[in-house]
Amino acid sequence: MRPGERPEIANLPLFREMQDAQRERIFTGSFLQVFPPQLTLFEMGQRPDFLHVLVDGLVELYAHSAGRDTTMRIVEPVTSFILAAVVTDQPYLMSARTLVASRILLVPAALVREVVKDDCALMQATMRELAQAYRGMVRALTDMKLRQSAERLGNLILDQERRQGGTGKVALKAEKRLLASLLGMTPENLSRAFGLLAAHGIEVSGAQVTITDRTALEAYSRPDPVRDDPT
Amino acid sequence: MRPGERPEIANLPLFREMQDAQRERIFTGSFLQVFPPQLTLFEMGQRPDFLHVLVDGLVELYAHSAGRDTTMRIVEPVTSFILAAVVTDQPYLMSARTLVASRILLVPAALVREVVKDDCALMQATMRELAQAYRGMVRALTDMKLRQSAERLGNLILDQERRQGGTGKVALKAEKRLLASLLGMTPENLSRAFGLLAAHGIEVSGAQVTITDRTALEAYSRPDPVRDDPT
DNA sequence: GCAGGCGATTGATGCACATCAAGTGGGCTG
DNA sequence: CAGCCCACTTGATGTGCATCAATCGCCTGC
Repeated sequence: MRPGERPEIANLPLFREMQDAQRERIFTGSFLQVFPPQLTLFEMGQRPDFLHVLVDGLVELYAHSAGRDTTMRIVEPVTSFILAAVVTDQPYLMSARTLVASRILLVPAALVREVVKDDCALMQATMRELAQAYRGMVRALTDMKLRQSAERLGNLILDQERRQGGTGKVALKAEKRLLASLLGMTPENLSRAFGLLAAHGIEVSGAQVTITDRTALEAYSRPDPVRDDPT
Repeated sequence: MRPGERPEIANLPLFREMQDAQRERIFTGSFLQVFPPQLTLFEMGQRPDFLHVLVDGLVELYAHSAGRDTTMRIVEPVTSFILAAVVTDQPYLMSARTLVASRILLVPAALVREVVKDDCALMQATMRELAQAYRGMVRALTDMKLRQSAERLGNLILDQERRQGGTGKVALKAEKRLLASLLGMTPENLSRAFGLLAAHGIEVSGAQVTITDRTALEAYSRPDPVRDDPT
């Protein structure tokens, strides 16, 4: 682990509050590994062997069925993923692959389950994280069921802009084809959706999106005060 | 509370393992209430005041945005719901209404959060329940993104049949219009989807569905061995 | 028993989005 | 610098599903 990274991981909501001794147990039992781009980390159906913490790089979680496949989430550092499969010890529902070269902390699943039992603070953090993840999925599902594609894109842009500091500029972190899959549409239609939003307050240049008229964009995208709240 | 109900609630995965004294705390602080059909229990956006446990009846969780609305889940007894909002103390992302006259145990949200902190077994059960709920949402979202409407219906029938004992018969528990909303389609198209599936091994008569040819139904619906597993 | 109402069905049409098929442009390689 | 590759774009067409509009069937209440 590089200097500075360990405190960063220790400061994750998931590990922040736990006893130092127990955290030590987690860290000594884990190892950091470097993966090349486009490498499959695990496939859906497998029993979870490790809790993953993305330290650096970019990871895609995706699902596939009957020939089709779809991106479920793009994981940015520093974040843990597939916590739910680990605590329930049930098969992954998603597959994962690196998008770029990535450094990932691998915490053996059995160790996680063990330490969670012994450390109430970690258990509480796990509970909170799962609750947040659940709410994230509720948002994603309602988004999918209630909005059409260009609206979804508009809201994603508004959301990203907030997360990236509210400067009116958004940097798309992944290829557009991937973004399309995340939004549940084809790359062709994503392109058209960008074109459509150009008439509603945005400007696109490569992976750089600029919000030129937030009012217009919001009027079109209709963000939900509850569901699309900054929280 | 009627005789027999209290042990049933105490036996829920959520409350089963906790200390008796703490469970007592939960029960004495809660109250059972009867609601008429079609009554709104709470609306999205509100701060969670109670953890709800449906003891008897039927409840719909739904979301709405920009005029449209959609059913997120149909809750059957005996089950708790909106646990995630309660533990995070964040606004409901869904609204709830009774479909029929229902009896619901209301556990003050603050009490839940307090007892969860004091009782590690309850916390663990909460964690597990949230993990399961998260996985359920992952399944729902992939279902929505990867399958078309008649396939979704086919898989729902296969799933329900398993839950209802594998007798080859499925009783639809709610109106078809509601089922349509749950599956993310219109009542008209649900009707057509049933018609389509009639050529693939099912027979429908009112709210009674019979699987006449499971092989054909599975060939059409393509259930996923991972995602649509009995677990 | 009949009238009214509502959910479910069935058909006709329209829209959102996917698919198929060429282009276009930027960046890397030789 | 030329050439190629690949992501992206743009246009033409097809499909799944929604919408609109009757009609049917069932249950309820008078």
